[in-house]
Amino acid sequence: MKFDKGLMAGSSSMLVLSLLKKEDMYGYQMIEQLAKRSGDVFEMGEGTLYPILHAMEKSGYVSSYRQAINGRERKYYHLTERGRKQLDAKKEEWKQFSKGVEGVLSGGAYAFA
Amino acid sequence: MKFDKGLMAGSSSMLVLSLLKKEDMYGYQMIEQLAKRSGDVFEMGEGTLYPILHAMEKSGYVSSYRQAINGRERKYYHLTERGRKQLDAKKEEWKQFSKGVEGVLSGGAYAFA
DNA sequence: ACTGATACCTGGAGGACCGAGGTATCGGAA
DNA sequence: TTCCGATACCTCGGTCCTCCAGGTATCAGT
Repeated sequence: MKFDKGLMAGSSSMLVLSLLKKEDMYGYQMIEQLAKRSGDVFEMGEGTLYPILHAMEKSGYVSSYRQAINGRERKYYHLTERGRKQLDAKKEEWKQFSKGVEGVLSGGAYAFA
Repeated sequence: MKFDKGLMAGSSSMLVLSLLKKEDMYGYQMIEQLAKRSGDVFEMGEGTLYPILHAMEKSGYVSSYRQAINGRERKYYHLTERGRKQLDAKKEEWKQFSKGVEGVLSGGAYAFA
């Protein structure tokens, strides 16, 4: 399944942070996991992911460390406390946003509690 | 409420099409309606809306006609058959996408039927 | 020795939004 | 009367994000 790339915008970083909540991961692995956990709906390109990771590290949402496995070096990313808070904020934002979309799609009949 | 503008991307045109489903509207009115129907969640700027409308007209999703009310001229937009189909497609895309996001956020536990 | 998978990275093109600015009319207030 | 805010349309430029294509290197299997 392929999406209007626009939909991805604004959600990618949240999705990446979400992946790191349970365990440290390296880039290549994240792409696989994103596809798997979304039911093969998300196919994030490397050219999208790596810049995001670098930006998030600069912002202090994740930290990284290198680890060699069988001579193949992987760069693992770890969710920081600051990143966890950012994830919570993004999730809340997403909830509000998708609620708003439902509201408009349903013709405004949606009741906001 | 203000959002990471990225979230809006990819959904704006769907939201606009959705507004026109029930009745013809003019630009200024759409901005008001979007805010109202979303529970004051969406505040679309004019600089965002007008280019979208022009592009959608060029694509044949909407048609327009001018009508003067009290000397103030309004440009009304009407959803075409082609636009209605596009709306249905976009809605389906949105459903799949938000499902995917939920799947990732919940750690992959989401069951895809 | 070669190829494909793993694993990282960057650069440039293209697309989408937003803020700021511009034009014009109307109604109400000073 | 004059001015200002609301209504109503539009465009331009900056910024941000995604994607494609390309580059590097190691490892496993043929």
